[in-house]
Amino acid sequence: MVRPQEFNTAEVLDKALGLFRRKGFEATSMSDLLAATGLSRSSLYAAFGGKRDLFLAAFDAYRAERTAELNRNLDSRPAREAIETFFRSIIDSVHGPESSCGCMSTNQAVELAPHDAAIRSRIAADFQAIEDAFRRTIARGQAEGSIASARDAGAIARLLVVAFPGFQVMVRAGADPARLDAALKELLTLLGEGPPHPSA
Amino acid sequence: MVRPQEFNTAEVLDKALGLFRRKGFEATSMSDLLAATGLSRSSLYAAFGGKRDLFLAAFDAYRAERTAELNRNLDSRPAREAIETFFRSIIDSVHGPESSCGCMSTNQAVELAPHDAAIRSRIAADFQAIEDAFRRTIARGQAEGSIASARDAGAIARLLVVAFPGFQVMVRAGADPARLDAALKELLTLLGEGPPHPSA
DNA sequence: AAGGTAATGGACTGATCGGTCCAGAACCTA
DNA sequence: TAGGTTCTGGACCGATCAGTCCATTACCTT
Repeated sequence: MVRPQEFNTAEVLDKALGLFRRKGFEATSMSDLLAATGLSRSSLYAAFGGKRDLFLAAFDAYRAERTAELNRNLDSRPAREAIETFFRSIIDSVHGPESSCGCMSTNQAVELAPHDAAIRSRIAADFQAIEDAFRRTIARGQAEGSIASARDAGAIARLLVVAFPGFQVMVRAGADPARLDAALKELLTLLGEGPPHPSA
Repeated sequence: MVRPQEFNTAEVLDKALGLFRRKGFEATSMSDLLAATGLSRSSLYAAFGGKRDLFLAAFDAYRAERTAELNRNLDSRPAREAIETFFRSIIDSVHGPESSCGCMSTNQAVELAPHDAAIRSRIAADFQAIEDAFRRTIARGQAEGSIASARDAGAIARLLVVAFPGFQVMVRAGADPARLDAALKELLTLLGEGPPHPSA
């Protein structure tokens, strides 16, 4: 190597991700991506390949980060509180930096997954990871007592992982957070009626 | 009028809907629509306006039909069975005519709703109609005894209406029907443990 | 049967799509 | 400081996009 890159790969992927997440794959043009990342056509193509390659790179970076964050958050709190916080943060993302972009995996489950096997298998892995994390957390909660329900942890996890894209879609469509909050409260009923929080 | 149309408006809208539902708005081109409907460029533009107008017309026809079907199905069975059947038919749509296209309202909640107020308000109305139908059905079930839970019908309905796009997204992403079935079974727990079916 | 009106087929437009390519600028090595 | 290598800017490509327009065809009215 003689001349170093003038851009930071991670930053470029993050900028690209922002566009893909907000507008979707089809509605995002290479011109959009060039403008957002600031690099030139040649550099972008040389570094990442075509539009789809860039998309996959950005998506994979996002998936890795979100999966790590998921496990970190679920493991760092009492089980019941962790699950409640996980869903509540989705609802609260309405008030995010700007209008929410939703979850990339959920968005792509709708846009590209039906027509693209590579995307589909990634999304299957994502949902599986979420389900596994839920199951593990529920089992822990049952052991430590923060989750009163005696129902099978795997069965509850399978419902929660379906509820996840449900909340994501509702948020992206602009649903009223208060209503989503009510839905979440009802969902958490399944974990058992025990006093969930110090605040209660 | 001197010369009659050579095409049936409802049929054209149905063909267009099929494309929009399967591929989304952006990924569907006017050429695709012309090929699928069989009519000429002039006819299509003269009859429906531009791509977006055609989309809205097809979408509205779909919404009207699905809303009517929703109410019909929910009202024509014992409440608990009706709700279970409603969700199960989503899961079973995996084995539909060809690979499932998912629910148009859910798909568009992801693709266009965040950027298009006209779409957003339609989708809000759709979800509201679903929630209302659920609430009414749950209340009926509590009165007639097929739903054992004494929890507020509105609260349960608000959860079910969130679960709805969750199932739709999972189906569209190609999730395993058996797993979705397990999730549904867990969800129905909220309606109360009573013997739901003659088959049980 | 003739005339007028509306639907149709298809050529055409400018814009934009994703992608390629090359000349020149920038940088590290020696 | 000179040489070689890589990165960068931007012109350029064919394809396709949504949309327009007009000549022709087909039909109903009288």
